[in-house]
Amino acid sequence: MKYSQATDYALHAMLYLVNSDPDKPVGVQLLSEKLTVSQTYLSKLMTKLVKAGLIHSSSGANGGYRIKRNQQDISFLDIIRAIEGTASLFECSFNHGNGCQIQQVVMDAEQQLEQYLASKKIADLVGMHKAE
Amino acid sequence: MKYSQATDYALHAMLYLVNSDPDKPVGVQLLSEKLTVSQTYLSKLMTKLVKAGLIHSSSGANGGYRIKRNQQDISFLDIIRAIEGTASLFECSFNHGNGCQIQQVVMDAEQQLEQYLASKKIADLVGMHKAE
DNA sequence: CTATAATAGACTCATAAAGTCTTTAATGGG
DNA sequence: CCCATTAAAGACTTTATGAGTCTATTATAG
Repeated sequence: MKYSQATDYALHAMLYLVNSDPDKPVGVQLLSEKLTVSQTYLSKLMTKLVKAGLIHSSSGANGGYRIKRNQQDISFLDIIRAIEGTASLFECSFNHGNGCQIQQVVMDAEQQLEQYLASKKIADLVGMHKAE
Repeated sequence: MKYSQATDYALHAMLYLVNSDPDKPVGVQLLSEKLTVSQTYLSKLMTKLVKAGLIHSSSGANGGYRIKRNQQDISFLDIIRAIEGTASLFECSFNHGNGCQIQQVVMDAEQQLEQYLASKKIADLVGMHKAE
């Protein structure tokens, strides 16, 4: 059970954007160099972040990605969900619809996990991937 | 990000064993009927639980699986780890060895999750999969 | 001995993640 | 208005892993 590689890229990309000048959009070309990943692949991940409403994109010359204004509201959970989706950690194959106690326990655990990840904001991390 | 189907089977199998007469081993044949899964597949999962030290197995006639004596010590985490392994939830592709703050956050979250799952004992669930 | 039951290993199949290639759409600057 | 730049979209390939089967081997109670 593991978060995908894509989530790793997305978290680092977001951190880079947070530490960048909010008025200068960062293109996928620069980002892909920083993260050592191909442009085409990374751009697909960035599009997911845009659709999740975490960042803003602009096409054309001098275009790129900018973080949304409410930086302090962007949590780890937001980013992880944007990439991983919202499927739950555990689905009991039996007791369909009925309350499976096993499922209940694991879902409670998941809720704790998500609560923690929601409390951690990407903007709280400093000094990493600082844009020069 | 999801726990495997195998973990689902294993949790239910363990619950069944907990609710069974500790002196009567339960064979994989009966278990596979209860869980509607093939014998050969389930037996591989059971072997993992044996190797993890959670249950005891005996071959031959009247053989099968029995829960270990320390029922109250068997947690959800024990079972999940026996099947899923102990690989961590997140591995930063960058900052190898050094302290990646992103990884730190996610690993802290994981530790919370595991602490919760370790506090939940399979023997605390009653009434499900009760052996008749 | 023999029927029963767990263990082991090689194998297949399906699905999802990871990544590439190409085309299309949007947009700022000259 | 044109063009260089940049994001978005979609089809495609590759690879890894989960899920599951089949067959053979080992252990053991009666």
